[in-house]
Amino acid sequence: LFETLDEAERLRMEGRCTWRRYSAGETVLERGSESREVLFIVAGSVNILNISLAGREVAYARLLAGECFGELAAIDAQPRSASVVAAESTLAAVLPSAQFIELLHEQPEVTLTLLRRLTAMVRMGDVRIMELSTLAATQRVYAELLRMARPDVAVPNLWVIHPLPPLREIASRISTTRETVARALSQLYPTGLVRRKGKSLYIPDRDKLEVALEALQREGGGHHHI
Amino acid sequence: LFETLDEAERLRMEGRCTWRRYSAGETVLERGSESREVLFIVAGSVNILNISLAGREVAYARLLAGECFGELAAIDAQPRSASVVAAESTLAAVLPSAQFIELLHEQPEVTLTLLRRLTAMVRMGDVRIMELSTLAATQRVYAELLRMARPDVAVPNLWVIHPLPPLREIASRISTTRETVARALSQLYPTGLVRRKGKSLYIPDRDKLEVALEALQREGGGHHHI
DNA sequence: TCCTATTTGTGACGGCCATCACAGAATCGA
DNA sequence: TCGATTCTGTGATGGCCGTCACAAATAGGA
Repeated sequence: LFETLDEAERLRMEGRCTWRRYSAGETVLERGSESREVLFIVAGSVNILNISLAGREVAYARLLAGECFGELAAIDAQPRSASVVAAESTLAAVLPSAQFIELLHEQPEVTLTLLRRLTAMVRMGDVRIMELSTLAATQRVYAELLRMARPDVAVPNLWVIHPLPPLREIASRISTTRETVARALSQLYPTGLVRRKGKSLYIPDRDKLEVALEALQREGGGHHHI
Repeated sequence: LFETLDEAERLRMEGRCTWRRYSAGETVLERGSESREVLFIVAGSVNILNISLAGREVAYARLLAGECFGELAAIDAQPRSASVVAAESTLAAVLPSAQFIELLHEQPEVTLTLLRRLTAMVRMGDVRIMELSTLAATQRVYAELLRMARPDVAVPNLWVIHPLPPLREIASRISTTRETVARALSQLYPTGLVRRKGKSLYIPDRDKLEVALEALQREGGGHHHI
């Protein structure tokens, strides 16, 4: 967010921040709470998530060092829309909302960057709503695998997910259960579309997996599911 | 979006717009297309929606006169994230993206208003994701009814939905089928929580309906559904 | 190294709800 | 006023997948 600022400006903002350290699993922000600060992750990472009344966890995003969160409440002065939990030991710089708003007024470039960030969030949300509405759970697993995959550094055309997070984490991102994710993978291995070795999941032919997913979408997977 | 502008500025922007008229059902924007203009609804209304490969319609929002759409593509220069269809005969003012960006640079107040708009969109998306992830279809009907209800102008404590849109439209907003909405209503009438008279749906005790919904959430509705 | 906690794989069961199919009601043009 | 379209209510059916249960595998610490 601050990439367009020069060094002097950045130092000035740093001076206005207080610093906080969170240990893994600690709650940074609580959904519904009335704080309005904006937080910048200096080191570590956090999960943005919510817990339903029935105890279900819904993950929105994982933010790494260099990213920020808490802008929504600072912009519209509403309660926090989601909870934030430290995924590991994390150091954060905390900027009061008034200073944040002031920054937006002083630095139009920061405002534009923020606009683009929010735009990306809206788009991601729309995609997710679409997936939840039109894909069955098994298909969402395929889609999530495709999203997580990165090109292999050595072999061209090979895509990898490394490290493969615990299946329960994947499940909470696409709103299903770890069992369903496990079953989807189990029925994917024999096709050769994915291969697993230790904590890595290899996708030898990304296009073929995409085609398999699209084929399922077109026919509703046999029938059923909206 | 332009509420903070004075009359002169508003007229200047008007001069930069071209005008287009759409008849009911006509497609205004196509998902994935490469246009970048921002459109302002002068008269009429539009639906923001998407259609899945299997032919399912997912509704994101309904925009009325005075509102605008198409900002996402103008901000980040990506393809359209959703399709837009005129809900009735509609007149729109079309502003090229370059002029829109220029406006943001010249008028910080407009930028802030836009920030708040995007923030609201993110929040609404998060709520919807949460609902799709944690509520069963029947419960989403209750939630949507509560969202649509407005206080009655005459009787205090009475809430109304008027006019009640076709059930298929409600269904597409909460990603289910019109049959399920019909069944949910049918099982709601005998409880007295809602009453129907013509094109109006009355909610005599809003709190009681909210409590009924929350009770279902807590226990997962019996069992089942994430 | 062993021991414990976490993760993973699979089977069985059952309920929700999407789908299909009609019949009756309401709405709208002409 | 009367057809034609759209909307609504309900039954029957079946499959996906959430839930529970447990065993095997893996990872991590002392």
